[in-house]
Amino acid sequence: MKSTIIVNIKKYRATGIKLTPQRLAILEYIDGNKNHPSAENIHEAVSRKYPMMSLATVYKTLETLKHRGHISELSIDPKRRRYDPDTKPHHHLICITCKQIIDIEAELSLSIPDELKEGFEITGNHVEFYGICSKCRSR
Amino acid sequence: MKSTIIVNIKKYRATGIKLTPQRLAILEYIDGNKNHPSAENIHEAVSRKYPMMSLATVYKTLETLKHRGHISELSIDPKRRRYDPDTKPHHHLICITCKQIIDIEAELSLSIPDELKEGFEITGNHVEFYGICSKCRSR
DNA sequence: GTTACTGCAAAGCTTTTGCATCCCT
DNA sequence: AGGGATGCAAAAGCTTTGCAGTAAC
Repeated sequence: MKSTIIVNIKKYRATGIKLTPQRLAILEYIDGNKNHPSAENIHEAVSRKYPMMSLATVYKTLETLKHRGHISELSIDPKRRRYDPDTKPHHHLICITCKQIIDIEAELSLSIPDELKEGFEITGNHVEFYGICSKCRSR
Repeated sequence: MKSTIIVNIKKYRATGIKLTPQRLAILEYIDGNKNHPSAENIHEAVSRKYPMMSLATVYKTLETLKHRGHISELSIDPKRRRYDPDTKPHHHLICITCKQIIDIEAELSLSIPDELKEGFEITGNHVEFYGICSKCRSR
């Protein structure tokens, strides 16, 4: 266990940001997290270990990590921003009933007909698939 | 011109909602609008003609229209909700520099490999293409 | 020793709500 | 006439900001 922590500190040091206990707790929580948590989710979870953790610090840290490209911000939820530690291009599958969001790691080669490109130089894409999960369907 | 207004009132009456001057002004403004306006945008625009228009009324009307399926809500902009009078499935092309949003009306046949579907029944999808528009590129 | 992060509180935005009044249908 | 829409103001989120104190480098 101790060695895991050491490995992680090394990894987190590689982000280049100044490491504080608060930031380590945030990095530890979001690392590999597949729940697309909001700032409030992160604050709530991390507060259990570090009760002093302030929500403002969470927001400021997320902003820093986003600018350095270590996390990405999702505009999937109209009510609040969600964050994703996976910065590789990927897509999302959303249950329209329970709102859960699942990663889709498949490569989808998408292209727009030239005549619709309006002179844009396309740099990326993101697909949201909508559907009903099996749990919601069985109700 | 007068006949156009009559035609439009007929069309708007078909929405089934109770028509008030405020609602007509909102419907007229968003009808065919390609700017994906926010509630504030709509309020600002409509206020020029109807200074009494309240922002709360705009929100309530948009909520009503959304529930009846006459407009759709976009989660593209993390700062505020935007609305789209086009409820047919379509996609969006977003300039990462100036943030303008353009409709892409093309049919894109997208599918997820079964093994990644997690038991979901897929009902729809929405693609965001990112790029740089020609105006931004020439700077 | 500097630089910059933290926590708090306040402020800023967007969106929602309660309620009395008013107006479509 | 009745039900629902309007406008106002207040409240309720979510997110940002300023600042004094403190910790990482």
